[in-house]
Amino acid sequence: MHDATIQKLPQLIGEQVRLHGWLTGLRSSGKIAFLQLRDGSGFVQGVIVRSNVSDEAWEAARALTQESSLVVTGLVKADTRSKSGVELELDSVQVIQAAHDYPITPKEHGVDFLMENRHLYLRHRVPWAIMRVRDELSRAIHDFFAERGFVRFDAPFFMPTAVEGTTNLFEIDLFGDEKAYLSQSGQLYAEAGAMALGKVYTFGPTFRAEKSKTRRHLLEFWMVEPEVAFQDFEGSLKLQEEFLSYIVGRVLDRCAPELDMLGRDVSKLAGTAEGNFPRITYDEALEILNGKGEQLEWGDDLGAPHETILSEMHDRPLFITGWPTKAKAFYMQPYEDDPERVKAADLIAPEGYGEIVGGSERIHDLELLKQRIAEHNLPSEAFEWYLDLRRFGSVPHSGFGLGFERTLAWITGVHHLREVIPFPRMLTRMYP
RNA sequence: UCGGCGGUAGCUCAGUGGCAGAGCGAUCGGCUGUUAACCGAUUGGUCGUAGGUUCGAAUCCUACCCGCCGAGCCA
Repeated sequence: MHDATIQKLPQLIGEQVRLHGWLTGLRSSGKIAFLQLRDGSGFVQGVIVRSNVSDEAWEAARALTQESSLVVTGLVKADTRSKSGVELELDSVQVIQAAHDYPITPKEHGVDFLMENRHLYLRHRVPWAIMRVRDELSRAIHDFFAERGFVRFDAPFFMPTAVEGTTNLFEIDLFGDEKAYLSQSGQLYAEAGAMALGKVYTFGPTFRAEKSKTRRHLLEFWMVEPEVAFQDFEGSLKLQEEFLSYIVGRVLDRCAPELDMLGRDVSKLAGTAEGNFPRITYDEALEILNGKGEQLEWGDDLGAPHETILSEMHDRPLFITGWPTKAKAFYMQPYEDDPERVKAADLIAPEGYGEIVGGSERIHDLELLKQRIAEHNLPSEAFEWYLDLRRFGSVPHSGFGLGFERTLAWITGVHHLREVIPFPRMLTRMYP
């Protein structure tokens, strides 16, 4: 007899094991009962037969309630009727805590109810599978950069000033008189890191006080932001492509059971794992969209429906390059022969998941950067440290930011971002 | 911030001017292979809140609150 986890049961057929876990459901008849068990590592069915066990074990099993915690012992048996190929023939059931009136019953529930009970809903199969994919995706990201000599570089969460205007920043009261803001990007700090360590990436939560109530928005989300010294725009696009195909390939390779549980059509991710992402310019995008009846003028930013139209033309992420300078952020490097356009790209995910990456080459000329800061009416004193990066050994450099939850929602095929983060923070959801 | 939809039992919903309903859940009983099992019984209500119209309001009117979907903005 030894302790086992459900995940390992297929390798323990014929052995007597003990499991620590919870009951997700019970079906019983007069002489046989089926216990749906979970232990965190997976799900398995336990079968208990009246005539084979003690009265105590039988009565304990029949009295079980949903989400009661328990310790069971039994024999691992191969069974073709089981999805995992195994089930457990139980001989003892010991209850640790009997749960009563567990709210999430095995019937349909509404979104708001499940979010109100998020702390419990995480125990169920769909969130369980998503959180495991989230873990693998996160691990793949770290491995990708580690294998390429990047240093993980943590940007601060408190920011002294508003980098791109205060309207979408959360303001923090610092003991009365001073203000700080929650970070909406680690990029500027990553640039300092790149000048110190060459190739760095940040991976952490960011905060946007946008009053967005759509499936593609959270107030708090995680972002991956690599920044590379001496890397030009083209090099950044190559890195993005290699990065996306690596992490998607890893999840396809290692999370097949989870994706299957989620009902994800993995053939739709095969193209991404191959690389070779299509590219169109902003001007080409306008031409396509206006050809389909849209009314876009040069300089307009593209909206979510536009991104969806364009992305549905491809089976893998789509780069849109050559953006108008005036539609983009102050730090982006313009083309030398076309200052009306910047060396920036958005990467649009297929299937309507929207922009998952935004990247650019950064301005490395001190005077041009000063000029842009002034044009955007930004407080120049707050950017002195950032300007120092151009005063002392400035080099061309580039980077990008990947929205972790959008990427994960797309990979898992989940409709709404709130499903892919353990405890989503939204305009209408701060509890639990 | 704007537009659309919604709020009735623990959950999912029906009820659109005349007795507050169903299914599921839960509880009890039955059933030897169940997969959101099945059969029988029991249990269930501040109809989002406040005001108004009416003989009578879950239902009509007004205001507000909350949620869902989308837009804008963004990842």
